[in-house]
Amino acid sequence: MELAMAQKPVKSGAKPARRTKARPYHLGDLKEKLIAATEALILEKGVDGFSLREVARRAGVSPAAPSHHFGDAQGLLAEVAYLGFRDFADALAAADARGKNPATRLHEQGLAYVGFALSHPARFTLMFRQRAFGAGHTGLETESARAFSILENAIRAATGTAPDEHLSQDGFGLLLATWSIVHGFAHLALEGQLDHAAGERRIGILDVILPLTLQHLPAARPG
Amino acid sequence: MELAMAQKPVKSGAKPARRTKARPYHLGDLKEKLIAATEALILEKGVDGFSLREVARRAGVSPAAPSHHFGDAQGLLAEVAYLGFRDFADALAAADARGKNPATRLHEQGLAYVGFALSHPARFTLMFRQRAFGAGHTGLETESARAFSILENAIRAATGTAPDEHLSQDGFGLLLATWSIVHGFAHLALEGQLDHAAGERRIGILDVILPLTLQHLPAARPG
DNA sequence: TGTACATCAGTGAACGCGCGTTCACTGATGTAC
DNA sequence: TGTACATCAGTGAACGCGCGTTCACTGATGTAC
Repeated sequence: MELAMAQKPVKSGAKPARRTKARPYHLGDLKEKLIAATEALILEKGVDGFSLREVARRAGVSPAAPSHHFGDAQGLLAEVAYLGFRDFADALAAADARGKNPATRLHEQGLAYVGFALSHPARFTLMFRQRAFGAGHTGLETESARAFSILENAIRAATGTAPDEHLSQDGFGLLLATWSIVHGFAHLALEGQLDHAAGERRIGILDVILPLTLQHLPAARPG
Repeated sequence: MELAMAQKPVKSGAKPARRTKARPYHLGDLKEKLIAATEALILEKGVDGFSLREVARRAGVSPAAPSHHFGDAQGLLAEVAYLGFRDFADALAAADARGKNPATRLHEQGLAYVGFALSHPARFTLMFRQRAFGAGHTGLETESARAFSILENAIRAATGTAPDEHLSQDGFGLLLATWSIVHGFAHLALEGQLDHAAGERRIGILDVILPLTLQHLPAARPG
């Protein structure tokens, strides 16, 4: 019964190319490659321009391959957002450590916040979109909460509020004002609203605007 | 030659429904309906959830109908963004007029800025996305420039800068700080980051945070 | 006031496209004995 | 050290879907005379 055998798809005329070392069957680092491809794609085309197939294509892999690492497309996006928040929180923590008193801690954090957004626009945009979307990725929630707590702690130090105390209305206002101003500046810059001011000047202007909010800090107390 | 006649698609068995007054062939207000459907759809599904076919479906019209009014899908989005900026600029102008001196003018504008964003989240998000995208809609550019100039004029009044003068570094900083803080607050609120604070309190907090920036205004001069 | 005709504003079928995901499969790797 | 076998990480074809746009068409409206 030749027919039965013919059901198996027949390779086209040419010999199948032999696998070379350069392109083994198991890649080992596919997970990292997919993450990198995702960031690159979002950088080029925006978050809406993302597609799982295009990412697979860029990683040189079949469209079904990513599912083994991330489940579905949403899983990949959540993972990228998680990694973003992890690095973001690290950057804020490092900046905070550079500050010598509450005012400079907040100033450094603000510079780091905007610096991160401008250096990693794809990540930054995706991070907040995923968080808003409520992706059920526990790491994402943990790391974004950590980022927020770094800001909150500096505000607590600035206002002399103990960890078990509620922030005063003014403290809460200060926290929100600081967050808003850096978040807004980052968005305006990423949206291209600030393009008339060149790169250097754009980030330099932060040294002017951050103090407008931060000069309202109560006298620094040992944090 | 019956065959030739049969090429014309044959209506299915039932009589074609007679057009009623309630559903005339020419709608007259289809343009407005499409715009309203677009805003409703974006409100529900986000800007990415928009599709021309779904909008047509909601307006009760065939997928080809919108092309007669807006050209293509992008044309419809640009138009909605344009209308958004027009209303936005109007709201800022009205707020500005309510202010009695530069400080209160800016305060009122800030409240109006965030108020608009929270009352029309779909429009607000789309507006800035379209502007960033650089949609070639002249009305959009005109109206967004008008909105910006309302803010700029109040800053000029606050800093005593004549229309033909360049803003000082401090004036530019003040402008950017004000814009950033309201833009950032609006984004945080729309992204759901402020959900722990209820609606009333959310907008009330603006009365706390705006002064953090605005108290730095030089003494008000007759504007 | 009527009529011919151009233009406007719809229809609905069809197009080709890229998408996410599923499926049966197989090569590569790791592990137990 | 070898070998059997389970599991891991890929392939590539196929699925059904919704999309934006095009097309030939036609009913409704407006205008010139």
